[in-house]
Amino acid sequence: MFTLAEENYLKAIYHLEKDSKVGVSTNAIAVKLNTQPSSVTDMVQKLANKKALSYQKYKGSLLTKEGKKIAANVIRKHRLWEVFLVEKLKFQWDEVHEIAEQLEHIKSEELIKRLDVFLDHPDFDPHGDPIPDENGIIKPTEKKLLSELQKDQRGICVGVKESSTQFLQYLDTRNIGIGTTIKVIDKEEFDDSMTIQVGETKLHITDKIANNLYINTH
Amino acid sequence: MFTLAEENYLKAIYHLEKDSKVGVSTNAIAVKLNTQPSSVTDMVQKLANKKALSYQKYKGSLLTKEGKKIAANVIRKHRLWEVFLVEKLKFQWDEVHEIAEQLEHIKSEELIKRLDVFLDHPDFDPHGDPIPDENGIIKPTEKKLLSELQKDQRGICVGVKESSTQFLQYLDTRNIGIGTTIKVIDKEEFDDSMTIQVGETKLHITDKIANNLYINTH
DNA sequence: TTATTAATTTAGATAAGCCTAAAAATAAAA
DNA sequence: TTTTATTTTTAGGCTTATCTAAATTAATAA
Repeated sequence: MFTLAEENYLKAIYHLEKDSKVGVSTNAIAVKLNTQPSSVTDMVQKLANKKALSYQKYKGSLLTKEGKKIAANVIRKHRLWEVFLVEKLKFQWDEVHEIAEQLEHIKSEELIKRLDVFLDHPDFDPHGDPIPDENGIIKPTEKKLLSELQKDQRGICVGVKESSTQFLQYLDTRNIGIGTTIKVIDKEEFDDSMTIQVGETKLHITDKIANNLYINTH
Repeated sequence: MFTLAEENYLKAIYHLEKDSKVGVSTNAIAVKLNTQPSSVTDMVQKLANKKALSYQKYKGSLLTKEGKKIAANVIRKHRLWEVFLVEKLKFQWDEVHEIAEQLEHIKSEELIKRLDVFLDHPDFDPHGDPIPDENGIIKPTEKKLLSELQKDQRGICVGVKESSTQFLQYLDTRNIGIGTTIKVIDKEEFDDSMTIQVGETKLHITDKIANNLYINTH
């Protein structure tokens, strides 16, 4: 069993490993977690004893398979709760992080299993980040322009290419934002326009729109 | 702000106060929380400093208005989460306590406000216990036989008078159990039978059934 | 009313998770 | 390559929430 503090360290290191193949530095962890480097040294030594990571003095830390699994599971819980908060409780996508930081530490496998079912097995959280599966596997995602999607393909909006006020307003009035799931209903070869599904409503959009929306897909 | 441990002490004392108008004994708290009396002494002294309770050496503890409010709020969160777990995630009513013990300490007023709305302002938890309102007020409840309810009145099933296997099976096949909300749709003067609503379905029951079900109402 | 028992408090320790300050090791610059 | 700067670790403390053991107070029984 891992404590709340330990889980937070594992999660931080998991995120930091992505940007570097070498050991994650003690300082980097301290910055990420807003603690002192000396506190980090203490903790990584403890986590090394618990076989959650490998640590060599002055060489940094790297998660073990076990450590990665635990971290991915915490991230899974975090992101599932974020989906719950936005989809069910109608929070804005930028209001949920702090609450999910707490909820991610609730201990019950069964709870998360059922939450996942309740939310209909979402693939992405409201920020467009992928949700690891029960084994901690994150399906590789591709960031594409909406225009590159095929018919019947779906993905989640993760950003815009052009960010003019006009364009953002266009999206706003149509309830498209970060985290919105978009499905391609139909594509028109002739003018590259497409019909998409956003929530319950269908929408016809021009190629200009489709060329300026970034979509995450599996 | 109160820590998780402090909240648990306040909750325990809140429950213990009910059964005694005098100060709650240190030992009673220790038993309830499964700790040593010496630990309790430490904690109640700390909580007395924080004005959450009044404490006199060897005389026990009594919650202040402030302490009661905090305790009631924790209980409110606990019971709302229990409703969520049973109604939305389809847990059994007897599986949810442990998880709710964790969820009750999540800190966010807004979260609970929205959860309450999402659950449609439930009055009782799945065990039939009343849910305090935002101010910590518990509306006084009455335990009646179902047969005593008026037309259009609703309540929650909290127990049975007769507990024969036959009767319990009758209830089971009709999805009536502890925590089930029951609404009286119609009463027939002639034979004292009634039509009730259980979930989505309407049901016609005889006076014998109505005379053996205990219902909590406001 | 005194002796005994039970409840409660105090004193001193421990583990987790953090801190500051000083020492040691590594990396960067001259 | 030596010096300087940066990073990391060690050492020693602090707080929270526990514990055990001993001391004290209150309650009960003789």
